[in-house]
Amino acid sequence: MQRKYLYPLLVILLTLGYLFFEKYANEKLDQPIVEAGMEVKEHTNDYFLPTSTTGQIVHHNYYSLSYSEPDEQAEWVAYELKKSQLKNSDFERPYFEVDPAVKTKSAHWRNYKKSGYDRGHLCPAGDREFSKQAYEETFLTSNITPQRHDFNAGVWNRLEQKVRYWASQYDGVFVVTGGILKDKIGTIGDEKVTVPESFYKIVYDRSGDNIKMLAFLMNHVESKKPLYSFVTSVDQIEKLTGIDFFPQLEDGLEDKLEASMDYKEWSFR
DNA sequence: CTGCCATTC
DNA sequence: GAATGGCAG
Repeated sequence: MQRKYLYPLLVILLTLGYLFFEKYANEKLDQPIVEAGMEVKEHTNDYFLPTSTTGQIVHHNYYSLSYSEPDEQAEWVAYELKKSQLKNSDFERPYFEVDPAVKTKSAHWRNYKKSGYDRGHLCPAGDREFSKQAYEETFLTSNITPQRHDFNAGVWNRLEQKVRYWASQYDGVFVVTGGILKDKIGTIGDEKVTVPESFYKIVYDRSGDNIKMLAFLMNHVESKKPLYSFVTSVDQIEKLTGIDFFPQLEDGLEDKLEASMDYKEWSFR
């Protein structure tokens, strides 16, 4: 071969090799060790996880939860939403599956069928569109709660979208969310899945110098009120749930952040 | 985006 | 249950 062809050929081979790696090798690396939902990670980034009042914390690949068997749902679901994870992939919605990682088995989706309530995601599917695996992992019944459709598609959806906006503005946020299980409006299905009377969501931003935290408490009713009118303190949610949020924070900082109802640092655009 | 339901196989 | 299509906020 003539020497003058060597360099272009090398470039082409390297390019093809790189493209191949991008398409196949990365996918392989990204695969779970076992099927979605099966894996319980040995450890996770637990520096932001709340305490469990039920003693059953489950770690999935892209979120963690504390399961309450009497309520047949999680008392909290916690995850980090990174700015780099914000994508729209339009994956096909799969069926909901019983979470095999929950010892007592999470509720079957049939409890929700014709109940009049939505299977409302706690970790939103829309927050996990960066990979098919991450998306499908949100369709475990340990990640859902009965929600009125107008609420889920309304004010709760608005809040979820605002969280995505904040993740884009503040280079990622940590999110903890769940229903206030002590106050139930009723139950649905044979397994008596608790229908919470209200829901909370806590957003924590430690990306910049300005560490901040914001908590929302929403009655389980659709509302057209602005999101900031649902702001409360983490302390208040701790009183209602018995959960200790962000116990890993240095006490002085934790006390300050969790007592605050100040939302002036958060953009409600 | 958040979802449910009916039809057909 | 899978696939399709319609509907609603």
